[in-house]
Amino acid sequence: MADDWDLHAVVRGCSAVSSSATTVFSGAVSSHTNPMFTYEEQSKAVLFRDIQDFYTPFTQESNVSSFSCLNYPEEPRQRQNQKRPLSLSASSGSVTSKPTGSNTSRSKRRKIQHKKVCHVAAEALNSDVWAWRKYGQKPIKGSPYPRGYYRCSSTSKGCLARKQVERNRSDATIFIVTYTAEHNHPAPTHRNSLAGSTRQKSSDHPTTTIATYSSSPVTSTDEFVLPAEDLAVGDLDGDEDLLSLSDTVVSEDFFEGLEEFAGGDSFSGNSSPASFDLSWVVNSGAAISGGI
DNA sequence: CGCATTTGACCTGCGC
DNA sequence: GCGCAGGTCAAATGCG
Repeated sequence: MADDWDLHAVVRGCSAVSSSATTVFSGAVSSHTNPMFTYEEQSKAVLFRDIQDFYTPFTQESNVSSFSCLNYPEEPRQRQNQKRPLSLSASSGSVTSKPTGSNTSRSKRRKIQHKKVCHVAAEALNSDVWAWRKYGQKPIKGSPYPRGYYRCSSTSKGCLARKQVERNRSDATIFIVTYTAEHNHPAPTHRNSLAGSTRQKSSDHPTTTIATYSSSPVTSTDEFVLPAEDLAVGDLDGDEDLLSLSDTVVSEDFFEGLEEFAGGDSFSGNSSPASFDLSWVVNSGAAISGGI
């Protein structure tokens, strides 16, 4: 599985459709004239799509929306009475008596949420660099699967980032992850330790116990993604810049390496992982190699 | 013992 | 105004 693959080929496929299509491979495969475009190659391109998804801030537009994640300025039902900006207390959990004011803040906050919806495979659910803490779960009408509610583990520092995870009701292997608000702090540098603190009590809990690829082959043909951790950055300083897929979990190094890989020019605004611009890779002619 | 998860209750927004 | 659905809280529980 060490077949090299050319990012150009993948990216061309992406580029050809990214301006209008929302699914990289629906265009890359169905419209691409090259019948040798293997599923594995498709998966790798989706990988990059989702890397960008994971690391693109909610406020960033265009590039993201042309991939799989969708940014919603607000919920359809949350379209009126946007009364005030976010101003939740640093720790909502510190509210002890459920005062009305607290709940009002909550509801108002909910109204103005910017949401970003991603479809991810089960394997990728634990792939983002942030540490999440579950604070609720609700059955959702019309879906056989409950929705889990998670907030950033750094809530005590005032981070309002949240995410919701629920299974795709039509394809249980796919999870719909909705990110709300942004982290107001850098990503944890040692994700493994944070992830290790996440315990799982329910087999239905979606954010832990990541199956390995070898034991959990991908069968879906439309929404498979790889966790960002499985991207290793290597050989960054030679003429032949390479990104490679690896079994090694290198999430804490991933973005740092990408930044180096891109020469620091491809990041819009700051060094946040969320601002990684895949277009640099697209335009740079860099090769991508590796395998799952 | 500290911390994460579970889970029932509560609150709010929205549609009717 | 009422009921429903979604989102959050917080006490209880359990794991490491």
